[in-house]
Amino acid sequence: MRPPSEPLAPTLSRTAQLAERLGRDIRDGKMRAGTRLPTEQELIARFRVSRTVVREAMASLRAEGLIVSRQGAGVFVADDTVSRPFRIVSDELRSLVEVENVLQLRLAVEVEAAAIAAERRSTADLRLIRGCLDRIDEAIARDEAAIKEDLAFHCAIAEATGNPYFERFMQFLGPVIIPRQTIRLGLETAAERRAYVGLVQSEHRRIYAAVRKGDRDEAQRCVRQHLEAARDRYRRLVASQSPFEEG
Amino acid sequence: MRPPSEPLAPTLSRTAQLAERLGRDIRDGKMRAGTRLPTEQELIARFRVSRTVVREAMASLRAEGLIVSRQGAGVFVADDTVSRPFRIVSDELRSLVEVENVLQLRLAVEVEAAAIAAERRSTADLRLIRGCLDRIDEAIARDEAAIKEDLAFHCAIAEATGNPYFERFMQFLGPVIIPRQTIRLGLETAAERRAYVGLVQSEHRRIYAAVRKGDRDEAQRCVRQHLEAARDRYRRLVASQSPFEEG
DNA sequence: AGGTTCAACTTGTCTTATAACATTGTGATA
DNA sequence: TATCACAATGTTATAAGACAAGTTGAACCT
Repeated sequence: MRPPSEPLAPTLSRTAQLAERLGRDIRDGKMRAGTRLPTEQELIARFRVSRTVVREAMASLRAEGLIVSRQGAGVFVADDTVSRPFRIVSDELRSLVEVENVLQLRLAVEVEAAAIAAERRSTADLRLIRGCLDRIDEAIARDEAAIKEDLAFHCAIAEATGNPYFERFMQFLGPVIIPRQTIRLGLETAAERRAYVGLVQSEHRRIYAAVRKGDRDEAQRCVRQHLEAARDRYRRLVASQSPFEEG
Repeated sequence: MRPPSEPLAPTLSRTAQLAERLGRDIRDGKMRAGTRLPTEQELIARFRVSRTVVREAMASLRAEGLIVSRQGAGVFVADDTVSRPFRIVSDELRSLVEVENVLQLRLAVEVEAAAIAAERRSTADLRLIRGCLDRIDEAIARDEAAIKEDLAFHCAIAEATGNPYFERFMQFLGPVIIPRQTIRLGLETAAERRAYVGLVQSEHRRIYAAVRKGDRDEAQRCVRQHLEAARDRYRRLVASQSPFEEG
């Protein structure tokens, strides 16, 4: 009886370890842009690994844009003016702490987004946000977990800032946090789930009211309270479930 | 040492070609999440390349989070929970509005980061931040613009949160905002630049003091004031310069 | 039927060899 | 002297083969 999800072996491959190590050195700025990395042979000798491992680690770093290699000349630290993408790999989120860290970053962005939205929201924005609330209500009526509708609400707030980067950031974060939300599905009874989502929805309504009122500080307080409550709920649910079932 | 002006070889390596090909297939959704990729031997036969090339291409895709491999079982398309990376292309930032939008997102993250840092900073963190301030002072003494040192200070605050995502976000934002900072160099006289950077530095000191005190709200206020002042300074400088010179 | 063992398969790592390319120094030549 | 051709050397790119470690499923036994 094997769950189709791979348990992701706790031991990192040598390739991954070496890539991690070298990547950190570069990111930390220990090697300036244009600096030549040690040759393959030197890395083989220094880290006691095979050439395969060295080359695959290099391939990883090259894919990340951290290095460029020139046949015959060597491997060089890439020019740091090329903006490296911000990326959150879901493999990183196996521990509760990591999930909370991401949620904390999300809170930072959403708290400010709500404040800006309260200042700048148009009536069209309000209508959109209101529509999201309605769709959550409908999902609740259908006894669903309303996970996507929930995210849509938060994205609508971000959109109301008029700053596309807030919206893009929330949409970027969506796929990262949604899998964690499936924990809602673990709630035993439909009534329980209903109560859970209903509580969340009441918090959403307070946020909406503050944004509509144009009350900057109130909007910030509500979002902070909402996301901290979400964090606490997540903690409790993880604690109550078997650690083996944890997402 | 040679200036790192790589002409970017027109011929892509076989590894790059294969990674490109497979990566596109996955991104286009031709293979659903969880699907098993062909085995190394099959890829070797199909594309007439060596195992080295196949494995390095796989290493690239793994680094991008597109695939996960399990020793003995095979290589699988990663579930789409690995979000598309968040990326800000410098080309987007040609208008003042765009720069301000990015700065606003940065402000959101930094304001919260300062608050968390005020709560959690260790003495080691404080020492690091303090060191950043000193390096800025030294740069000022050398009549430099202290652009990198400035960024390092902000990254140090983010690092003091203990939340690696804040630090990563700031490091991600660094290359995006640094080119805009070169406007500092446009200041006419050294004395002018000195006054500019000195003003910035006094704001940095207030942030540092608040974090050291552990005053959450004060830290937030100082960072917000600092970044809003930075925005205003940027506006004025852009306005005073010829639009053709605008970064 | 249920559990065990084992053989085949797959990825991870190591090793060696060769090709392609870059860099540098040497020396011939004008 | 200055410049170009070219060989020597070092580096990455690619190939090929071997073994280790892990997975899977089917044959086998009780």
